Amino acid sequence: MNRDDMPIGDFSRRTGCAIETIRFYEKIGILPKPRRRGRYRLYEIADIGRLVFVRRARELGFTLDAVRALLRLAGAGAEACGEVRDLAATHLQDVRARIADLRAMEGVLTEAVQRCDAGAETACPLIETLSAA
Amino acid sequence: MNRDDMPIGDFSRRTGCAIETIRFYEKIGILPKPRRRGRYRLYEIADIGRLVFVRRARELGFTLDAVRALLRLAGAGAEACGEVRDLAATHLQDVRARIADLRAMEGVLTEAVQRCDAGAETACPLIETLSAA
DNA sequence: GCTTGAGTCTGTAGTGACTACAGATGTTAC
DNA sequence: GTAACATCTGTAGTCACTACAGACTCAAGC
Repeated sequence: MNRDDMPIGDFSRRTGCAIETIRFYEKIGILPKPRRRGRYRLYEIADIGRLVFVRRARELGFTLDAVRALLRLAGAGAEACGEVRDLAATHLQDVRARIADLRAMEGVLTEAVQRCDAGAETACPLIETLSAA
Repeated sequence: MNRDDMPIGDFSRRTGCAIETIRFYEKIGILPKPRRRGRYRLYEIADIGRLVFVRRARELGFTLDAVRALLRLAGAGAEACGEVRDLAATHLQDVRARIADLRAMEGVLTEAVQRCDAGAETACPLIETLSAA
């Protein structure tokens, strides 16, 4: 065991990624199969970068399929930048669409709660909103 | 068969809810089991309201568990309004939190795409963002 | 040597809200 | 009669994990 080898628990703590998730990523090929000492996985310092990359991409809302593509492109060098840009731009559209949906929800909910707090109505404003023809 | 009885296909068209989803709602108790003619489900005009209520609540982002609660409260009359308000307010917080998350993603993605379009960099901006220590 | 506790292993099942079949059965139009 | 369509049940798939169950390994303390 090299000096910078670590078991999965340390790898988990260092990357902020749950142990189960690490094993899950390995199973679906997002992370390569690590070396082993007996039955135990052994990770190196150098492995941290890839997992952190994956977690950051996930935090930006990329799907695991997109993450797979990003990992491939990250290895391909600067000429892959156009493809990365397109992935990001497409995903950005998606994110904006979801924001728009949520803002619409927010508007309706805010209004219903406010009308309820004003308390000037016989029927429940939200129930009315949901029931109205 | 009464004049306003309809098979599931018509019910689906009238409510804009997919047939599979209607059966799914029935299975999990969101919709009551309808009468049957032989093996076929029969819905009435009066059933439309409940399903539309469910779909609207879903469009506002309520979970099916919350929808179940809302349906119960809708039947309970005006004195349930406080409980409805609390459900809505809690959900509203949730929606706002999700908007905040998405806006953070949007910001990072927008910046990366813009930097990419500006084209003044050697390395790919998004890949850099994901890789940076 | 023996126990205790922590860490790790594999494999499976559950989450939410549908969606997509397969394969059978029923009804309607011509 | 037959072709086309509608409906039926039941199961499995989606996504990205998360939560076990039950087995095993290892180091430290007695």
